[in-house]
Amino acid sequence: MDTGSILKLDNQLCFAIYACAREFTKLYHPLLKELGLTYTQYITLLVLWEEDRITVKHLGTRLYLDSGTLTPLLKKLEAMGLVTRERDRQDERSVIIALTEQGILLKEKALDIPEQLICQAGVSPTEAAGLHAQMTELLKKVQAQQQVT
Amino acid sequence: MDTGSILKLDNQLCFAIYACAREFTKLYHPLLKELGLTYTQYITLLVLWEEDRITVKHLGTRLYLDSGTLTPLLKKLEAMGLVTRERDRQDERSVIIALTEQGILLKEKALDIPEQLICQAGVSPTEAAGLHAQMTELLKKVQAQQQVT
DNA sequence: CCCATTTAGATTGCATACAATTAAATTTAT
DNA sequence: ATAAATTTAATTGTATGCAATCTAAATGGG
Repeated sequence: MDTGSILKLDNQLCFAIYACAREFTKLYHPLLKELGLTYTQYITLLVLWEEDRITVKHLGTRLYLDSGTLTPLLKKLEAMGLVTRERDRQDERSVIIALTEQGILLKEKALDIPEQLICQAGVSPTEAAGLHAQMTELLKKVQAQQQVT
Repeated sequence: MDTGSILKLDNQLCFAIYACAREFTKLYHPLLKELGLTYTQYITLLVLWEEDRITVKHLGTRLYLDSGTLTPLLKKLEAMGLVTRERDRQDERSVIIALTEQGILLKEKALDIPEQLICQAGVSPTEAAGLHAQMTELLKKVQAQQQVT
């Protein structure tokens, strides 16, 4: 890559990732609309369907999101009747998020989504798995650099 | 991958991409702050440094963004004195974005950024190139699916 | 025990993103 | 030519994201 092309948009890995993330989110949109969820609400529930009754802090660690994003989002999910928010008795600083009956039931409707999505994107399972491994590794690397400087 | 793990967050390619995009943007933040730019403003200028005097439509095609995002962003860049916005005389529907003298000069300060970023992320050039090619291919595929359904 | 430090959430302010709609200009079909 | 369809931006409304700050609670060293 010559010096003149360093700043070219189409040579930038970060941009490809950034644009891809948004295009993927748009692909999710019609599927999630049927469940009445946004993408961020959906991934929040993905975590809760794996491990229920967790703190906002832990949710943030899993999702790479902070309380500035999560607090309003969780209040929304609470208003929708999908989760409850309650202070931890053991540590009053923490807030514990738990699924409601309705939140648990919604999982059934969501089971088809990953399959449908991958099919729509037209990626082979092998390709998806390889890319997933690489992206996860890159994610760890980039995150590890956040506090170094 | 068994049935039970389909909905697991850490098995989702889209989430890895989405989280990676955000972590990358955070890594850019201190570097771009010195230029007084946000990431989206930065990539908009990347396009203009490649091809000046283009329409909002073309900018949107390059960046995968629509006028809902670009119009306020371009007004901001205009207020910062980096670009001008004027209707196309040949086609009054279009608005042509052009760099100002100041906008052109900013390119010099931005030249180091891609290098610094890649170094910070700790990715080898080979690895970055391979991943970039795969992500670009995936981006095209996902985008191509947007109007199919 | 007590004060300084740390930690967890909430809040504020700013900047995206994007769906949906609107308005104006251009193109197309008849 | 002219009405209908299409195209381009702008606007509106909703939902993130995140830096920076604030508050309350817990922790830890002296």
